[in-house]
Amino acid sequence: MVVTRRDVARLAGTSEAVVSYVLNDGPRNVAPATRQRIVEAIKELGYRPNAVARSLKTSRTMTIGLVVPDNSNPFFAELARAIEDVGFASGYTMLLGNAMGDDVREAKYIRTLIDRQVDGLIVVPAHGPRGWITELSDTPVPRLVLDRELELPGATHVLVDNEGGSYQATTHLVQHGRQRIGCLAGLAGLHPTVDRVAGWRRALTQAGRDSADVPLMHVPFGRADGYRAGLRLLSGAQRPDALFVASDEQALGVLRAAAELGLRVPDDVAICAFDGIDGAAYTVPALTTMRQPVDQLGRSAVEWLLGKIANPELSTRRIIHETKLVARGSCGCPDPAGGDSTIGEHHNV
Amino acid sequence: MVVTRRDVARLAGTSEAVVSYVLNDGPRNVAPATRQRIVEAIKELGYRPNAVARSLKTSRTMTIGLVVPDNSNPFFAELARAIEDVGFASGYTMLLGNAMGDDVREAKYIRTLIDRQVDGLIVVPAHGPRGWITELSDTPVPRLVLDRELELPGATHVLVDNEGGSYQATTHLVQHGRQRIGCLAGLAGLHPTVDRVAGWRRALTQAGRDSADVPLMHVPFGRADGYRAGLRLLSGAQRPDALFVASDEQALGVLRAAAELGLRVPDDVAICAFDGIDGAAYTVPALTTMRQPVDQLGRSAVEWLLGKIANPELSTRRIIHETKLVARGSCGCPDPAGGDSTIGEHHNV
DNA sequence: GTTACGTCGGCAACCCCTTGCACATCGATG
DNA sequence: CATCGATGTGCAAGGGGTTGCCGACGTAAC
Repeated sequence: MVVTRRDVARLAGTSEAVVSYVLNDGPRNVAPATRQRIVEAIKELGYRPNAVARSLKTSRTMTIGLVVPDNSNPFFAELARAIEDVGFASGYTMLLGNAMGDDVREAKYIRTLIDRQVDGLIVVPAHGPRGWITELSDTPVPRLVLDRELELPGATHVLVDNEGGSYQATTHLVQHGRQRIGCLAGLAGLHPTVDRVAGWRRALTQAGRDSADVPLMHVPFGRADGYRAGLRLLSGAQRPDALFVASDEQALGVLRAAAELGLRVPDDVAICAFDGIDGAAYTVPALTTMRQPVDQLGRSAVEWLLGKIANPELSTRRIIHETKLVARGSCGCPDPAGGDSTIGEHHNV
Repeated sequence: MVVTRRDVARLAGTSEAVVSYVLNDGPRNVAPATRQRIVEAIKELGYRPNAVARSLKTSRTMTIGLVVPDNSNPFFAELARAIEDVGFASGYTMLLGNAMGDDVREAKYIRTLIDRQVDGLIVVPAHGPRGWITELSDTPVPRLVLDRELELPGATHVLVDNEGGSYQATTHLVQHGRQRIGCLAGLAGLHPTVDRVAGWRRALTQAGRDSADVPLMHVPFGRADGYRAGLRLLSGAQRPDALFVASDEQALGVLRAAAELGLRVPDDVAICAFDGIDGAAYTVPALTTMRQPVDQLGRSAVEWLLGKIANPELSTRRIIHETKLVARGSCGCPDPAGGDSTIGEHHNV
């Protein structure tokens, strides 16, 4: 049978309340002898407090909810790990849901997580109608939108400077002397897509080019879509000599497509991507990309959330992180080799 | 303020119990008129039942816990998604923890998840001492070990046939006429490592080779380690002309290392790997690999767990899935191009 | 008119823990 | 010797639900 506090109290010959006092270390002081007896009883019985009961009483679950579009996409997987890691350090556990690009499922998850009384909620919104916004707005759960802006007034956002990063990436291609710099973007309407396209366009304009002369495609952020789009973008007559690709995942697909078309990267087509997932350092050539500070994104998100939990008066914020150009071979920079400092330490035991 | 069942009952002019009956659809029948009033009150107040309170009462949390070594490793990320997906379909939510190769952290997570009264627990054990085994054994939570065997009598395992898969992969390299087939394995002592090395060895023996003549290295399952190991394995004088690599992640690193050393794959060195992550289809050349049926692994695991939850008498099992050779360019087979059927549909919106 | 039964609603116990408050004990103080 | 704090302990009220059981009521059968 399962051991409860009552059993501990009985064995220690005390009342249940005192057991709690010992467990929670105060606010009351317990005589050393009593404490000793209780500690021993706990050990002997192997007692572990029931977190559900505790949560019901304290109205804190020590849980944060995270809803991402798809955890099998490395970018979100890395983000989820970062969040889990920061949360864990503060004693929080993470409930993870994948929206799978399905608005209904996303809404269901958000509702479920709130029903489960998560102390905080982080959402990376999927592309879609987002009917849940209103639902969310009349619940008091501390919440935060990550990676993608939402037309949700009064919501805290943690974002990166998508426009600036894309501008920088595209400008880098310009500096490599590329003439026809196309763009493979994410789904239209999605916030990062809009901003990344804007950055690309601004760079072209500033370089005196017209973005209308050059191909622009919108597909989802995954590898498979990048691959298919790559085949199309790179096989036309007016082939671009460079591409700004809106996600590393897509870029992996484009690299593959280029290879199948017999095109050399970067000679025939240079590529700059966006995200900075770990895998980008391992392609051949390695992928030049605007690195998002994934760990910092996770950290900012969790820290703001914990702050808000501790102090509900904490004001809404918009936290924007900068991205950083990681120049590697795919854009025409020297491909780093032998002890590439961008090849990090991982714990994939 | 937060709405409780009491508010609903008051507004509907009935007792709290009846609200529950309506909410849970039986076992009692409620007069249509009463039901109607309650449903309306619920809607009007926006009432949502508190899942924590319900869990306390029913002793079911509708939550399963998953502990993996590292969610930023694509294999585990895909596994986590598969598990989440199957669980979600049955109304379960997933608490996810990363052990990060740290035995203490792994134990802490397992304890925490049990304290939180998860209905079931899935563990992909990290490499390490596993002090938590004893701890786990005297708790009644349905639990299951995934992907890695544990010397835990009476534990249910969901595994793949590592030995057979590795044998098949290595034999495939033999059939390509490779003479010196080295092995890049995972950390020594880890169960899949042992079996994969055994399969590799058996294939060599059967082909009349001596595995002692050929390099064998043990490193963690990640990209970075694969990269470093690849540099070493492929730069020696007695360079192998093929490698069986124990994980796709490592193989990505090896491909990169080969490129930096100026070696062509598969001409100079052929590669067969293991896991079958999505990313393996996108390298150049694409990676030949023994695909683990990730979705089925997740499905088996969750289904057994749910079965066990429903019926605690359900007996312990050992479920072994087969791996499947996915022949692509890295071993010398034709590199699939244009509409590679192994390039799947993903939802990375 | 009485009995028997079926239907619906409400009381109250319980799930396990936290914590405000009152109480008991004891040594020290006036 | 009575009073007063300081100190340690226990009672009991919740927190928000679920569900067994009993009672009230209405209808049908005798």
